[in-house]
Amino acid sequence: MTLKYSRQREAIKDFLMTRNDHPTADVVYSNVRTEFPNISLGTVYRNLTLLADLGEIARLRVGDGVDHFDADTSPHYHFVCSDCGSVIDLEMEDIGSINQTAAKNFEGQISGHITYFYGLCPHCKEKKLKALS
Amino acid sequence: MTLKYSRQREAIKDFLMTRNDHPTADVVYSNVRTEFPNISLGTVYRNLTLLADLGEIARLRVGDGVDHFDADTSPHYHFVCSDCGSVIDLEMEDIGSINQTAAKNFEGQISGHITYFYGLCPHCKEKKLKALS
DNA sequence: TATAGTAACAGTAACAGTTATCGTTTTTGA
DNA sequence: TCAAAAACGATAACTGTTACTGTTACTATA
Repeated sequence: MTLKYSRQREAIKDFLMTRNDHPTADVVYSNVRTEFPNISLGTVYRNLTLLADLGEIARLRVGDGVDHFDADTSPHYHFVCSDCGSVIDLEMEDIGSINQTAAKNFEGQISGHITYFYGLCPHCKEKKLKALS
Repeated sequence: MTLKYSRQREAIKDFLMTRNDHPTADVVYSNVRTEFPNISLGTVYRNLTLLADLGEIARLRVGDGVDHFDADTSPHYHFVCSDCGSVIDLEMEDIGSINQTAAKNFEGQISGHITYFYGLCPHCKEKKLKALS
């Protein structure tokens, strides 16, 4: 099954690359529709899955029951706001050593980890501070 | 709305306490049915959510699209097998300092993190070794 | 210990996110 | 330019979960 070009797939990836807020399939859908009014939600899901399988984008599962997608496939961590649910990139030093920490008392083989941080995003933190003062 | 005792809820929690493999709602359902043949799946979900809200059990989301439940609410980390999907407790030293690491270049407030490790569980690792030899 | 108020129940419908199906359209290599 | 097949749009189906509704059972008070 050789890959075949599709304008829709290109538009989906192009859209993702303009965003750094990790949109969901639905957000991708409603935005790509401005360029392709007839595009199907199924096409969006199919291509997001395909692009993720190809490693061209990353699929993020942050526990809110909805998949998020990220055009930035470089290894980095995410923050999820407990108030507004927004997903934000974190610039932080490497913590890959936790794999070794976990492997110490484990008979299986650890090949990686998924980590995301939660709390209040800058915006919601500010809002809460104002509400208290 | 004061809490009221229910035999079904007790059975659900009792069942969870006998297991350390983090069953899903469906597994809880089929097992509690041996004691309560008429119990509804809705009752299982309602009570798992209630118990989790009360902090008596923990809800685990490990990215497989299904919620797992754990009667052990003490802080500990989990391992998810990429082959068989089993969820296993890890006994490892504290890595809570990664919260501070993440907070260094972040304007918001970090109150915690979710981490799970993945790879091959002891059983699947063994199986793979045998297949290669 | 009878009773009234209401939490919890069983059964089932509804819901959200996602995946699969199917006939049609696009892409692409010859 | 034409044929094979990948990808499409439309829509049905599926999965895990939540909400609704009339009934049951728990519990505080009399």
